[in-house]
Amino acid sequence: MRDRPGRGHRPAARESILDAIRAAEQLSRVELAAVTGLTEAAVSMTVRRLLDEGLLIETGRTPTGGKPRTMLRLDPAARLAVGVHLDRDVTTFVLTGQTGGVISRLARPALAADLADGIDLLLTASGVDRARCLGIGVVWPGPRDDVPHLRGWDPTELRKRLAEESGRPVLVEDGATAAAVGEYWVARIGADRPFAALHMGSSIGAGIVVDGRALRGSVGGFGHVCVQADGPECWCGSRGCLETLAGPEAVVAAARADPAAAAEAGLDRSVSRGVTADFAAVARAARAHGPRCLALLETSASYVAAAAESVVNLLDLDLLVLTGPGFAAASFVYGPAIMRRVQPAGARTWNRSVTVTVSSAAATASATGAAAVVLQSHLRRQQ
Amino acid sequence: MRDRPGRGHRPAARESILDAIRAAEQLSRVELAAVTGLTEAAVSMTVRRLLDEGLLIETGRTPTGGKPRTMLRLDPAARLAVGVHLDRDVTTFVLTGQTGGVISRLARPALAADLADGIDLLLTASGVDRARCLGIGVVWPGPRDDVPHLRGWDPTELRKRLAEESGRPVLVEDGATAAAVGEYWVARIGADRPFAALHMGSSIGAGIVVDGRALRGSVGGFGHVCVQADGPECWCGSRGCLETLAGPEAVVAAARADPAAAAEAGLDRSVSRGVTADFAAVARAARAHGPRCLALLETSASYVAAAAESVVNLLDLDLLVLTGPGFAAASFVYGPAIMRRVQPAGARTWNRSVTVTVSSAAATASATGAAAVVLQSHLRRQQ
DNA sequence: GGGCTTCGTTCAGTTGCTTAAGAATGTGGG
DNA sequence: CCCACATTCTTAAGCAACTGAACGAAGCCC
Repeated sequence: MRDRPGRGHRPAARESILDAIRAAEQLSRVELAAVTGLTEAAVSMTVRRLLDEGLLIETGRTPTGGKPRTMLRLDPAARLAVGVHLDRDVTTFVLTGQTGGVISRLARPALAADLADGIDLLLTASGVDRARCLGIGVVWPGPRDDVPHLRGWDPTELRKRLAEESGRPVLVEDGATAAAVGEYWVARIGADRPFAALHMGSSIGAGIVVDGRALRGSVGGFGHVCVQADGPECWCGSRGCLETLAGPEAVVAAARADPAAAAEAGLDRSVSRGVTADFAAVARAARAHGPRCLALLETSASYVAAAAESVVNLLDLDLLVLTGPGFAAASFVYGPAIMRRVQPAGARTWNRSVTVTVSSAAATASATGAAAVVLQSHLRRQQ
Repeated sequence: MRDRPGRGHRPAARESILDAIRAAEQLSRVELAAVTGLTEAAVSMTVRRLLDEGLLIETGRTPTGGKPRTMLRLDPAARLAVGVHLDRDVTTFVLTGQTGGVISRLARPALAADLADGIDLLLTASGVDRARCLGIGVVWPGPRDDVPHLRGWDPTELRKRLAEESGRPVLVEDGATAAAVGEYWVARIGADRPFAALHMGSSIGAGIVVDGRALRGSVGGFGHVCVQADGPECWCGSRGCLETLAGPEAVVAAARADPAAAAEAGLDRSVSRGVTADFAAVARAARAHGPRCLALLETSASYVAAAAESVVNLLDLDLLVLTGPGFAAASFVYGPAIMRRVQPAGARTWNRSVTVTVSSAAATASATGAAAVVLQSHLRRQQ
């Protein structure tokens, strides 16, 4: 009953074609037929409709033995999506085209008026056709993240309210899942195999994409993978959670508690600029050969690596993407640590070669990812 | 490109209807229309065809205000599947109908001739129409399980060879995944929500079903979830794996090493009857108030609970099913331990109420599950 | 220019479903 | 008993998506 055949006849060709072009960047009609399994006739018909609607554009021809292929691409400006990321001090808005590329960006103080207001400003400033905006993706901060004007709200409430205020569909997603969808959508990763995106912002999480669909994990689920069965108690009520032992908050707290590390990172004893910024300071210090900060990160990384290995083993993944500002700042520690732990066992025992990469736009992944979630939802009607 | 629209027009109605009836046991045509979202006309047409093919049977009528409904069920004998489970000393064959119910069972010494031979015997002895047998599901034992006549084979090889010998399609699945699919298919669990089936046979594993589809985990992935980041080295090359710390083999080894526990369980110092049997002996001893054996199980259970919590958190599950001979024998320890760990945090922090149940046919779950995998594959053509 | 190759389109036909109307099969009321 | 009435199921006509196969289009090579 999950995949009900829908009221009208759902034209699978449209979605197949759009998705295939998204994944390949550009394709000709015959290539589309080969890739999607449709006949050339069906592709021809559907493509014409998509061209008429302005979703696709013809772009050059590539020579062959006979008639050259006319290549097709998504028209980036045909459909737009907005992504919103709420941090403690600042709210970031991004406007992306249907290929996921960023068209414009806007940052405002966290408490500045309403979200709907910011979105309106972004759209106006960008001078785009507002009717083309498919919807708004919002990155839901973790339950512990300190976003004062959101405290006490739940995702459903935010979604309903923002949808009402902005008059557009709103999707709310956690940062890690959004980032994972972003990787799939924009960086064209994971079309052929499942993967996980590990995300470190003000907390740590993972988004898992299987067959191009995100598994709906709980907010911050990866942060509460157990890496120490009898470890210290976590705020969630359990013991030995990754977040407690190795999350950015834990790293920053440890750095503050250690005068030498705090000095290396230039952390003020009392004033915090937020977890994300403080963690970045620790990472910078480590990179500049601050031994205490480096040691703290190494410890954290060893736990993250253990949790990553759990996920890789559990779901038989062979691809991990590190993303989010935390990994953007400290991937030089976390990347190798994860690889060291994940690769040998994978190769030797499971005959699996695990790749660990860092996202190309790690620092802003979750906001652009939130926009990608909106784009994704318009392609895959089935849920 | 994953869900290509197929060569002909793929009739989604057939699959929706069969799956809806499977899940609900029996339904009338109007109910089917409501549940599947199809129109009554479409249901009528499709149902007639399914009746003609003998897949469905009409079974009684339930009164209403007007014309009574004629209820439809799957004809259990219309399609059959064989499940095969290879253990160290014995190979079990089960023949099930398309509802997953066991029609007949056969156990042979592990080394008795060929698998194809056993399947042939099973079908002959059952006196069923062999043409109705959709295929054979084989439970692939873990890489460490001691099945002598399979040593050095890989799943692909087994599949190809058995398909050739038996002349039927063969699907190979690991025990935990098979058991999970079996729960979904036979016990009608998880139609509305994702769940995990934890399986303990001669090793420990988990099958995860989301939207009625099994996530393809590696063989024994759950056994190599890390519950102790700096724990003892595992044969897989990693550290602190669940299986090393708490798997049945570890429990049995610990019982053997402890004279008091070995005495309680009646374990011979030198001769082993196989991990599964030895573990069952330990569980029996614990149930009969053998304190040392109980302590060993409690320790194991605390690790399993930690790993279970990781999975529950990671994938936001609210249902765990314990299955396999190991849990069948020792669920009185593992069930409460897992509940103690998983429920409080889930309820308090994630606003999620996690249910932990024991499978109704835990001891033989993987063999019947393997048959269910075959049935499942015939319903969901999409991979 | 005439093959040759490859790309894309057109057109008739099939199929799975829809909508709309009607047949079947029960209940309860005169 | 016969007739509304309710509800279930079937039949008939139509639409839209896709298939198959033949055909037009656009380049290269001789």
